[in-house]
Amino acid sequence: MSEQLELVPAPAAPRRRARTPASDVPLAADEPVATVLVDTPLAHLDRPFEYAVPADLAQSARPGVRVRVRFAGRDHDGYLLARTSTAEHSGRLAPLRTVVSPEPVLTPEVLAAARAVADHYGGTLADTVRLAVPPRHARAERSVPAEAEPGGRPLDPAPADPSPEQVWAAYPAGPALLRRLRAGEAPAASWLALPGEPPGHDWPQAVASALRETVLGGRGALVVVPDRRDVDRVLGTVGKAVGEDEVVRLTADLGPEARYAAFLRVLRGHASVVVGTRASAFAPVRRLGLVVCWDEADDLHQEPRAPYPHTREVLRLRARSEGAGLLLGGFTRSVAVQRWVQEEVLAPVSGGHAALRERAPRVVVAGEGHQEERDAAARTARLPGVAVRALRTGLEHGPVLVQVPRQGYVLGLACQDCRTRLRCGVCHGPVGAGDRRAAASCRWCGSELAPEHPCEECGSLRRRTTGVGDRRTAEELGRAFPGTRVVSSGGDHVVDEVGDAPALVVATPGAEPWCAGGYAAVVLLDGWRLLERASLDAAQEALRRWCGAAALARPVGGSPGRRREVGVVLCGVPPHGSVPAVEALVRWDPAWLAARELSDRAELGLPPLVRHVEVTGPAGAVDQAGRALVAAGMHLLGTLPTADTAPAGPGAGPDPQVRATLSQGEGQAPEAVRAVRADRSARKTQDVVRIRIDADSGA
DNA sequence: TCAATCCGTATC
DNA sequence: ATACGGATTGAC
Repeated sequence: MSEQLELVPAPAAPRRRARTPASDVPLAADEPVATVLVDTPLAHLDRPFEYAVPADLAQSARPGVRVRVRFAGRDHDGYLLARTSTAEHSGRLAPLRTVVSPEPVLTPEVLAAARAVADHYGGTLADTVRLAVPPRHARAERSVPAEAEPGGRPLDPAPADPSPEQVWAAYPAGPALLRRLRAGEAPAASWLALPGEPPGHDWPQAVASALRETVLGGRGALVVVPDRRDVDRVLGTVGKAVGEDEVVRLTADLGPEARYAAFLRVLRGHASVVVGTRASAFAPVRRLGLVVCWDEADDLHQEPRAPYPHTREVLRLRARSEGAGLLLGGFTRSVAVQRWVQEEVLAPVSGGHAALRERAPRVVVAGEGHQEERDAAARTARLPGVAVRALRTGLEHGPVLVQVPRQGYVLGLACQDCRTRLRCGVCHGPVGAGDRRAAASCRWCGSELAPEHPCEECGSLRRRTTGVGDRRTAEELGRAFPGTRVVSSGGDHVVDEVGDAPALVVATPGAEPWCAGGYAAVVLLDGWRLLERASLDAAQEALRRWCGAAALARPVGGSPGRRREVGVVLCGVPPHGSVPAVEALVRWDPAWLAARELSDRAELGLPPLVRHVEVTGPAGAVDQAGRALVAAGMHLLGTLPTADTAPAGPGAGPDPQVRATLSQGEGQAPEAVRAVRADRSARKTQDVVRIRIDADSGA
């Protein structure tokens, strides 16, 4: 090690070195070379570098530990990936400066997953590992007990109540799924959860049952849900199923110390089951046997930091590389998952006919079926009579839920006659208008919609312009139900749960309070507002939100008397025969809508069959990056100004913020993106553009 | 002829 | 990024 081959003639005089030469430090006798992943944001340096291991670090410098190294003249953090006896690098190796902590926080399994995720999104390994390993907290390292003995604790064999078999009995494919999880196999499934949620048979119970079988089979598991409320809801049920001590909660809102402590409990083998939000998808669960993503179509599963991975993708890659089972669940199914189902990557697990008939809520579309409400006026009334009657009747039996879409979506444009959303004539992207007077244009390529552009569905030339402001919901409801207790949930006032006492619960989508006994009626207002969002996913997302609320309705079950009284009323949409999302809700057939969407998109060459890349930032930089991607084989759909978040520093940015959308042409999207990122970081200064693959940029 | 500066490139 | 080497330019 003391001498290296010199490829160029040595300088006449030995150069004096400003810093300590490596040869001064005695090196580790065994495997004196360390491969290190240096934590740098520079994309073109996205590869491991080798360092010499000083003798005094020989023991602590083990794979997976955090280290500090000198890199490009500065100290950097990094992870030790491997120890070897000889170096690939021909030059002199700098020594490791320190081992930050002997804790091997980056396990081989997580490293492999991070690599796969980075490759999939054309991102850097360093960025991805930053998402996977929480920041160190020294006190937490001291407070968590040392490594658990490898033997593991036997799970208490007491029979679960209800048994996993009972919970999954309503799903024809359920028993096989449980058996395979117990047997250590790796089933992969798209699970369409049944609504209705009778106590003991709701989705958290189903998740808990699957986890129990996995743990009984001697393996660990991971559950990723969209938000903190869902974590709380799942945690109790899962704790009962597998033992409180086996479960750990892993969410960002714990704060640095508690979060790192929870991470260490998993890493050191004290807990075998993790329940958390998207950041927990990389948790170092030992002998990973099952990964679950609940409500996989919720965009909270989309990570907002580079390389912007989606939970369902992270879990799919992890399950594959670690041989674990994969369960992607929800009341609805995303188009991405539908594709995997059709490609037989995932097996469909859905309720049987009988269970569906029993548990699917009865959905009424306001404006149908009642003679006096067939006319257009009734359809556009915000609170139609049929909804008022359902609420009034429901309030005699318990709480009722009214879902009101939030304001402020970028509205799209729809056909006046059948209300199908209009698509761009050039690239089939979603069409929208900032306000009623603005010309309608494509959200992707910017093309203005021709005035005579006919509806693809019915050929009509008439368009529905939307954007009517309203804040009258609470007022109207208050007038309609004087003296009733009103609970409002949404925005920064989210209510977690309501009791069984009658109350009028008004909530925005996703903020519906959980109600143990189920709501006696559910009314979905202003359906058009969801349907007409200028997003590729508008129909899917509308159904997801409706189903999320409708699933909270009290099951009407076998009692024929009550069947007529209660259920779900969808308001503000055209008759369901012409709107797929409405039809899917009425029939409770989310797979049908997903399949329909997927085949539409296949025909039009849209995601997920074609990958999209979105570049945002100052116009000049975006233009440059866009051209590089085009040179790499991608197809530029268009570049648009982004109205939002114009920071416009004090005279700093003459360049307006824009967003370019590209689709995958010939080349491979991740490779093109990786190359462009590397190129930009190699010479350009601060990388202000954001490049995302597979983002639904709609709104 | 030497030093100050620019530019390109590697970063272990 | 930033540190370094080699090339370039400018003044003695």
